[in-house]
Amino acid sequence: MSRADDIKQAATGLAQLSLYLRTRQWKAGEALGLTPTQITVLTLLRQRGSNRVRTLAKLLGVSLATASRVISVLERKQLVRKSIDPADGRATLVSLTQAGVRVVSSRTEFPEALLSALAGLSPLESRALHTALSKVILELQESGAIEPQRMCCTCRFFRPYRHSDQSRPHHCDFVDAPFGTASLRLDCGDHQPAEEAARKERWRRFLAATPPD
Amino acid sequence: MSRADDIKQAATGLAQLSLYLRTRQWKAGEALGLTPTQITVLTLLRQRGSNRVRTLAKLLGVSLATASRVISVLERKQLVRKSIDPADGRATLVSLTQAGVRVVSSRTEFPEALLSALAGLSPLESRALHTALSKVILELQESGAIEPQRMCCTCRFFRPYRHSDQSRPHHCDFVDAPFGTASLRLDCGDHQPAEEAARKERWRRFLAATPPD
DNA sequence: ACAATTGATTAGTAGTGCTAACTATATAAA
DNA sequence: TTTATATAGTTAGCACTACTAATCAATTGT
Repeated sequence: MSRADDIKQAATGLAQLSLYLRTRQWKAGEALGLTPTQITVLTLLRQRGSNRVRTLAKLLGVSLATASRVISVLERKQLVRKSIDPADGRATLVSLTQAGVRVVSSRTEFPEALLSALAGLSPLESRALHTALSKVILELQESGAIEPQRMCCTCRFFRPYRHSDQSRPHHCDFVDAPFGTASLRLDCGDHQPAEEAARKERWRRFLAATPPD
Repeated sequence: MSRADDIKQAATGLAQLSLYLRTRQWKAGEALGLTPTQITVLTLLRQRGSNRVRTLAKLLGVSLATASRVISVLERKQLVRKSIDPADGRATLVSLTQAGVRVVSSRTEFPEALLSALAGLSPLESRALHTALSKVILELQESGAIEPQRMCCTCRFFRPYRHSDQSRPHHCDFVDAPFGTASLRLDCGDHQPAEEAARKERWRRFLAATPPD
């Protein structure tokens, strides 16, 4: 009925899924003797390579002290390795060991049940979900609520609505190819942040446009 | 591009939001001296009234032992009260105290940043998000991945696509009124589970139909 | 009536959050 | 160039959350 009510329903849904994903991570980690936080660190390292403790703390959304401890535990388990950052003697670079790579590769990133539930959506619906989530995450990022993610919308290679082809309106300068709204990545390995002004501009344009479907 | 890729993007988005919601709950609880799990228990009790320890454990997605401990902590903080279930002498009913009601009422259920990000979506988009989340949650429920939620789709009062009015095709026998897909609740206080067969039937019909917009 | 089941609690262990106190660079200012 | 200040990370102490296993009490089935 009311708009506010509709928004609250969506938030409720997100909260329910959030709870599910968290408990799922516990079950998944059980066999490996890993907690959700540990799994998240390993996953981040696989996706992003070596990182400073501070960076990981921000991505995890925890204090530096907590991240430091989690990493110590992982180091004890021989899943990560620490080294001094050559660029700054104070900083520590964390990276996966062979065993760490093996562990993180052995598990599927998302629970099977979630993937098959998502697969149950029509292509139109999953695209709509994807778009809506992208916009929400983008807003949260711009308002400073979450750390900048490596999504297309904030990437310097991203050129939104560059082509007239309705099915593939965007362009990625990195792979130099047009692509559709459905293929917008939320976490791209080739991401390079665009500068403030350009990002704002693209963000505005992206948010304003309703994706053609 | 590929369908599987599209699904993975959506899952990535959900995971990012899940992390955000979790860390948000930590910050929110800090002022009150409450952890995310404690907050969740209090919220569940407000939404659903007295509940057994076991029920809360299932809704939280943790073991009975963990739930028992969390409730003990809340009892020590005088936010909940325990009593013996008259229907079964072994069972414990947990309910909010006055102080508990006060605490849970004092905080907004969802972070402001999330609500305003959701408000940034167009009505069409937020409806699409809501629908997609409903379907995903419904699938997860039916596959046994999550505890049954109190959503319209599984309620005995729910009559999907009963009316020809495109904007309000469904009917709720409880309030005896037609309503639209945008108003489908994911957690309704008046929910009463429908019996197996009827639920399956409605579920099938709901999943098959693409919402009119 | 006795065994099996079920609801809940407790104890033990590992790990996660936090803040505060600390060490060790690195950068800026006097 | 010597302080001063900021930044990166660690450690310790506290409360709490996960888990399993062991226990107790009430209930149900045969």
